[in-house]
Amino acid sequence: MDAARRAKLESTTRYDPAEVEGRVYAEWAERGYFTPEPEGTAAENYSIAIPPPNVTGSLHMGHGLNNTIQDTLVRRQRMAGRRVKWIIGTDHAGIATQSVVEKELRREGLDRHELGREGFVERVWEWREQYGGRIIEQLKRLGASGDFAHERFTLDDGYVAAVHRVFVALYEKGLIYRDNYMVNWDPGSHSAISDLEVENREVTDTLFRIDYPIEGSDRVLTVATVRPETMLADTAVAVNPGDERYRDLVGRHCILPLVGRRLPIIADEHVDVEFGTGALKITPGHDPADFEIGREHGLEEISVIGEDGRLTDAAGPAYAGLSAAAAQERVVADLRAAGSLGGSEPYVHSVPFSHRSGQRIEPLISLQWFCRMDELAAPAIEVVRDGRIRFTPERWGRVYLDWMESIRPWCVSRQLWWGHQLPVWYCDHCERTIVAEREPAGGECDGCGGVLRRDEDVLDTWFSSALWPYATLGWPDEAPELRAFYPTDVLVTARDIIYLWVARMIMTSLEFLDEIPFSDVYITSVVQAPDGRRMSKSLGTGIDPLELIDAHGADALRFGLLAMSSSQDVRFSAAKVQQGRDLANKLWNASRLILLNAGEAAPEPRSDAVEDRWILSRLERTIASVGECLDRFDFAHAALELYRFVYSELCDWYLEIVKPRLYDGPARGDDSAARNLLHVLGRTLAVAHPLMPFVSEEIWSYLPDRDTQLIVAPWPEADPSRFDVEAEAEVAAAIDLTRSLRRWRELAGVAPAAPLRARGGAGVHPLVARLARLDLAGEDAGEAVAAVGAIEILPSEHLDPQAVTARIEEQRERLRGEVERAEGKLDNERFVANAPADVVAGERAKLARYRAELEELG
RNA sequence: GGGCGCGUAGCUCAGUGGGAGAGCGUCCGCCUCACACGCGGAAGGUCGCUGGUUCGAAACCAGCCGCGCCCACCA
Repeated sequence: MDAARRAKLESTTRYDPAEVEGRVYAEWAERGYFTPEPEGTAAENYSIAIPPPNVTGSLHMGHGLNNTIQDTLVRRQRMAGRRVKWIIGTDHAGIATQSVVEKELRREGLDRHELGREGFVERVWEWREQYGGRIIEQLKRLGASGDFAHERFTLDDGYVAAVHRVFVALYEKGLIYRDNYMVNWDPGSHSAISDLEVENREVTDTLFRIDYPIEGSDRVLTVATVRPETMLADTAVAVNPGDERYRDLVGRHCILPLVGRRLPIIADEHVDVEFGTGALKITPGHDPADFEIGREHGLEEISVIGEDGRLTDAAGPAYAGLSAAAAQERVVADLRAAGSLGGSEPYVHSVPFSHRSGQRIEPLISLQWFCRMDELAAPAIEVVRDGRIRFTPERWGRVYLDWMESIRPWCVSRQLWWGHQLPVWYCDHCERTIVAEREPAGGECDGCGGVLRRDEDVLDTWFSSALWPYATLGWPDEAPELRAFYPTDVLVTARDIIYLWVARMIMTSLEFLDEIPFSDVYITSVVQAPDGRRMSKSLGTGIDPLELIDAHGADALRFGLLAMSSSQDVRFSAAKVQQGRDLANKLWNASRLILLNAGEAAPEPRSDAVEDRWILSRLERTIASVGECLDRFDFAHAALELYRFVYSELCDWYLEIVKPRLYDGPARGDDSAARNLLHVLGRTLAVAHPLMPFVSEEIWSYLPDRDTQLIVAPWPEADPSRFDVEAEAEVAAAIDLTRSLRRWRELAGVAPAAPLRARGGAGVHPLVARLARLDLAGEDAGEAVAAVGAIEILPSEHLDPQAVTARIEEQRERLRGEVERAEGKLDNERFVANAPADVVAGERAKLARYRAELEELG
């Protein structure tokens, strides 16, 4: 260590992440540690594909946790000597991005239609150039060691080719088709959306009762509905086939009020006898349930609400052009006037809303592209059932299977401009549909030579995300990256996209590469606000990870998030982040102590004293334990194990114990403590590195004898030959006794600095004598006033006699309780007969010990 | 309606069949020559409730109460 470095170490009494992080990160990146050569096989290499954040995104706490976990896994494997690729990139995020740019246009007083499709898409690309890289830069501040040199985007040229390949193949297989079908129409984004993009919310609506006169009778059939305006599109009334009240009516007709249409009265199992009057108006054009009933019975499908949310001409001149809400008012008024309104009442039920725009879904029939899923799902179910893909925590595997087993067709077309435009062309002349990876030559129909028109729609964003782990590696080309890194190892993601994304990656990978895309799926906790609400910008409950990095450093945030993580949702805890900051600082200062006193010593494990064997044993056990925790994705325990080892074992005990040896070493020509400390420090930094990369790398740079930077230094494998049961027992006993003495001293009113006169014969461990500040006296030093374990406390001016008496009585009380408890247990014949022998023996030993101690107290 | 998860110290959470734990907070004492982002010590819990299984339950089973999430076409 040169003089300048030494001076810096001496003067820096607090670890300063802001000074370290940028410098260290730049060095890692420059040296190319993040970018592996595409060599070797996927089995020997290690890879993770990042869940691509939206280009519009900025780093939130969920990203923070998720990417910290991925980086921890990746760094650990890199140190373990594997060629590691963490695939980095962003998602074009159809609706989200389109609306951001549309909002920007609106501020300029523009509309996307004024720019036209091409102009608009160009504008979005410009926006992406300018702002789209934000989240990537933020990931770097976290310390993410991903392959940023090969950043991908779901609209890259190569990626587009992959999407087209998949679309065409699925079309040719008959899985992708075009159909008029009931879809979730989102009036907000002006597009159809998939079932998974709607969320149900509780809403209070009004439930209206409407009387439908029965043809050829003076009876009426009363139906109940929350959407009276859709009655204009009714094409039947249904009752339950088992419903006695209406059995005679099935097959007859009723007359639709206001319209006068004859509606057949049909019988269908779906109708609930209990609800309302037991008669259900059927509107196949505007209700998903009615749509299915309608298709089963071959009913006419009438649409009275258009894609603009307004009533169409089919609704009749009185209503055409009205908004749905206005139409409802008008219809209700008209029904009332006609005497057909039976009544109304408030009614709470759940209603679909668009996840994206937040608007209420308008179910309507529309011509869209769909993908049939059951055939793709079958093998994807199999690989999770047979354990080839494992979910952690396990229960998410069952959630996945439940959904997959009842999977429904997926509406893949979206009426947007930003995204993968469908590779579909129509010839209006000969009415052919051409589905092809590339536009047919000259844009002409090869049948009739007519001019082709490309389908305007784009694909659901999740369609392209479904190819993420392999399209990013060059598929469908036989790219070397694909051979080296596919399949990937782990997917780290959030539970809310198990259906939207995870399931679909598994399905497409099995279909197109005949391989699982990853073998483990780790589902992260959802990080909630400290008060248990969702963290969200709009609620004002969000906490910005970058601010925490600014304040406490990336290592602190990483440690905090890992320590918080769990198999269930967690509330964000600023205290855990501080714990991480404290740990970084502790490591820094322990290292200063060691490095500034190590002289010329080189690291070497030493067993000169029992405490050396003890710390080496504890170190190796910690290494083993942290490794096992990481193997089973138990990041919280990995973090807390590290914390516990550094704080209590290394700093509180070992450093305090060896300080004299360390300080006096040079004078005595004995650098064994320094050597051992350097060894322990080196290995500690190595296990800490995947969790806290910056502080560990920075301290590492001060260590003597290192060949490489820590990021690529060997991962420490636990060495069981260092496990030392005797040393652990001996030092543990010394620690226990020291603690008892400190407690005794405190309660007996002896000042911390005052020596405690005591006697223990030959049995007093030198560690105890020093750590408990004992003033050891000989056998003839007089009558003891108390005993702590094997140590006799002797009278001295520092003792407060009253406190001593109270303390002794307290001790006696405690021992009596213990004896009583043990006796009670051992007096129970069934315990002695049934409990395992070692448990019983242990209980007997304890009883004997407590009795002896009580005896000594008198 | 179905499913999943959770209820442990003031707070946030570990613990899943043999004597209730951590961090933070609180209280007491220390600026002890690595660190006050520190050191030593202490107080604090009918482990949601009721039954059951067991020699033994915070843990396993059943029921109940409370909270959260996911799925679902009772209009």
